[in-house]
Amino acid sequence: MKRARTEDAKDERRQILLGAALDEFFLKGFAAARMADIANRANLSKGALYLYFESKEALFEALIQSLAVPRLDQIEQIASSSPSFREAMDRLVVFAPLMIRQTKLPRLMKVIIGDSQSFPNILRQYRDQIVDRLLGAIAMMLSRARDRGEIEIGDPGLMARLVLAPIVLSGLWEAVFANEDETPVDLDTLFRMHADHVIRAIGIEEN
Amino acid sequence: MKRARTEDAKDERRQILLGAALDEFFLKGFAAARMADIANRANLSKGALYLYFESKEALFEALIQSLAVPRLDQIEQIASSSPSFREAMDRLVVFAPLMIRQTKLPRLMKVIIGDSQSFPNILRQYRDQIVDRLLGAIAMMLSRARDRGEIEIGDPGLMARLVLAPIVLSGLWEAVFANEDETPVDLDTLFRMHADHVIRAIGIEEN
Amino acid sequence: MKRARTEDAKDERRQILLGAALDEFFLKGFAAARMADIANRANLSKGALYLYFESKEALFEALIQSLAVPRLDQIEQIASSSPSFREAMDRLVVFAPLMIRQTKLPRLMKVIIGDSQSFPNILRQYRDQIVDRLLGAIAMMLSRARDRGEIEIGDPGLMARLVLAPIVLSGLWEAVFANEDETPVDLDTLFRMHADHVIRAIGIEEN
Amino acid sequence: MKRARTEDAKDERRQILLGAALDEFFLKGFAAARMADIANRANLSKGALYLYFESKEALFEALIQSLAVPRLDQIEQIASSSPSFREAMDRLVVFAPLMIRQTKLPRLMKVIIGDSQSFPNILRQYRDQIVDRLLGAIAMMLSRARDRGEIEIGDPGLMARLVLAPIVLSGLWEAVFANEDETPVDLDTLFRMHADHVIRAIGIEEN
DNA sequence: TATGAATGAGTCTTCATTCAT
DNA sequence: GATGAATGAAGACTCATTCAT
Repeated sequence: MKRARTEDAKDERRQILLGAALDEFFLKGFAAARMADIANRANLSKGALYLYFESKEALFEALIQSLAVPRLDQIEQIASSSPSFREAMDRLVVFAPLMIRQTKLPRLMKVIIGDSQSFPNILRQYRDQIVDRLLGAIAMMLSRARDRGEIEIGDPGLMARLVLAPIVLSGLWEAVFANEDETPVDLDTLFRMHADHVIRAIGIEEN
Repeated sequence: MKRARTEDAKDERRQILLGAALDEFFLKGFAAARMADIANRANLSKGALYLYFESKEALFEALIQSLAVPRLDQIEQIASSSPSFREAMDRLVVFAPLMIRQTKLPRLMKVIIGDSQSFPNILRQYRDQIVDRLLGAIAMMLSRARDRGEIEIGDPGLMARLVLAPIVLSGLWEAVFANEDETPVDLDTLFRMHADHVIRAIGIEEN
Repeated sequence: MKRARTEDAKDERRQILLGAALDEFFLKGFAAARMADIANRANLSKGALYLYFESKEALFEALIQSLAVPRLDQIEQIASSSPSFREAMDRLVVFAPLMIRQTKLPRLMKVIIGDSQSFPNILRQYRDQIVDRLLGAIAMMLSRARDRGEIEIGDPGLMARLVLAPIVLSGLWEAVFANEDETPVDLDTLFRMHADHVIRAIGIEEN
Repeated sequence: MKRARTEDAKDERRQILLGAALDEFFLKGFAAARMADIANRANLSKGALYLYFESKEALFEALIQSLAVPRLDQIEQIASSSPSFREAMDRLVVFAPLMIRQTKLPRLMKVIIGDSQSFPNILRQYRDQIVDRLLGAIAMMLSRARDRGEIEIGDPGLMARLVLAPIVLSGLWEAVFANEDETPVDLDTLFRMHADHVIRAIGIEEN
């Protein structure tokens, strides 16, 4: 492999390594994934991998950081900037399939569920920085809609879970069962149905 | 350890080992779990464990078989025997918290998500015997309710996913985040809300 | 298994166990042979085996003692009692195929060659009690034939090796290659040739 | 240990490992030999051994290949290129002691006899590539000598066995009893006697 | 920086031996 | 005496990590 001399070249190599790491962790799980395979997948040697990450665990932590955070912004954006509840739900269910099918988030989710029990600090941090933030954004969106008289709900925190559940679970489904060779779930229709139901269930009819 | 001479005593020991195995697989994941720890947890020696299961993988497979199947009957029971859709939903959301809090299903789910990628045959079998059966039971219940004019829905297969999503995801949540020391999610209220929403969203008003 | 109460019954069981042991040691070698398999082959339990032999090594030692010694008498008999060299050779080459094909000596020989390196005391004892005695008997026979003017030879000890070599090696061949599925070596013809050659080579023509 | 970077250095290390393996297999037998001891004997770590041979069995197979084949050429050379039967025998019995005392063939022979029962494929291959080839070379030599009218024999295949028996058995003797501290067998004299006897037994007197 | 050979701790699995029944 | 469940020491093999080149 050519040498990465500039900072940029090194950052790029880090990204490639993180991608390779996700692939292997997703495929085999943290414990069963081999550093050599990760390096290979990134066209690097084992030794070089250690120039970029000082241990397997450090690589795992960096992976979670790097992939989870970016996408969250877009969701918070949707939740906070939409003019109406209906609009927010519409945008959410349009955005969700992209997130599931085009990003690595589902794979990351699978990895975290499978392996984080062994890394309490990673788990807590993921919980704080990703999960709670996500639930919080949706809950906030729901609160504001309620305040605007658009919907009628109980605890917004619980409601947020009901709103997100089909989306999150579909992502996981995708990650776990995707390679099984059958007709994939029609996420667009599924989430469209979900949005409609939510709106019908908690939306207040305007005459 | 006292010796298990009768077939019954051996079956009991097998059950204890399966429990210990679930605990360790849940805590560490398949690859990182140690056979010695599983044996210890069951107050047995490493060697004795191999009298009951011929390999780590065989133990894993036996675990999934033994724990997943039984509970399913109760859900199929609820889905098929309830006189009305409303009744079925009510029973489902009352039963769900018990299943999540009192059984090992959530832990098993976490283990399967985390480790089955490495065992395609186990994954397929779990998919066929558990997941599809569960989705099928709910879809069937929905179909019949639609035929009875109680609800108005699109594809029952997709609707089944929407019905189950909060329950399944809550189970997973419990498994992944449970030991975090904070106020637990109020599953009874959450599922009650969910059932109400579903009924309001797809139920047909009778005058 | 029924209990062996009398001394005779116990001796018989010991013999059965020794036979089973030879089979397993021959098939797998000392280290790879399993006590459980030996016991099974004798229709006994592992535990019972230890009632008769206190360890694997003790079983091995007993095996060598029990099987090697008896047959030797017959050869010494032939060597010492034959009226003439020619007669002795004739008897030897008639007896040898039986010994190879009908006794367990070849198997024992294979076991000793393969495993005795680890048991110096067994090796030495086998060397002293069996090998040297056998070579000595033949050498003595040769010496006497020389003294009687029947043959003309150099060192009888070396000559004894030349006389025995084809027989011993054929035994080993049988043990090592016997299960290979092809036309077996015609031992009778082979040894007949051997005897003729020896007689022609060292016998003194009587006019 | 210094690192073997070049292909040559690696080949050399492989040779060293094969030597170490033969020593240990010879001493303890295949099953009882420890990979760690083999590695140690070669001044390498356990792990490094597996860089060169992927398993104990692979090491065993490589060992047999590497040591048995080369020496055979010389014997075939002797058998095929000698101008007369007498000359061939002379060369054979001069060469044989060297092969026994200076090469590792006797040790290899002992290992194969002791352990090949467990490796049928190795046994067959050894049989085909070494044993049969060797017997065939001698038989061919005998056939040609007979055709030239130098000797009078029955089946050359059987005669080949008689010719080789003392040599092979002496090799084995060396391997099995060599470390016993006594006057070694005088192989030169023994084989000289053997050659003389054979020539006298089957050679045709020319007037 | 990059490589991959070397290390050795760690884990699954086997099996001689013991001992409760 | 007989059984076979239980034990735990031992050994093959793996792989994260180091480091000479």
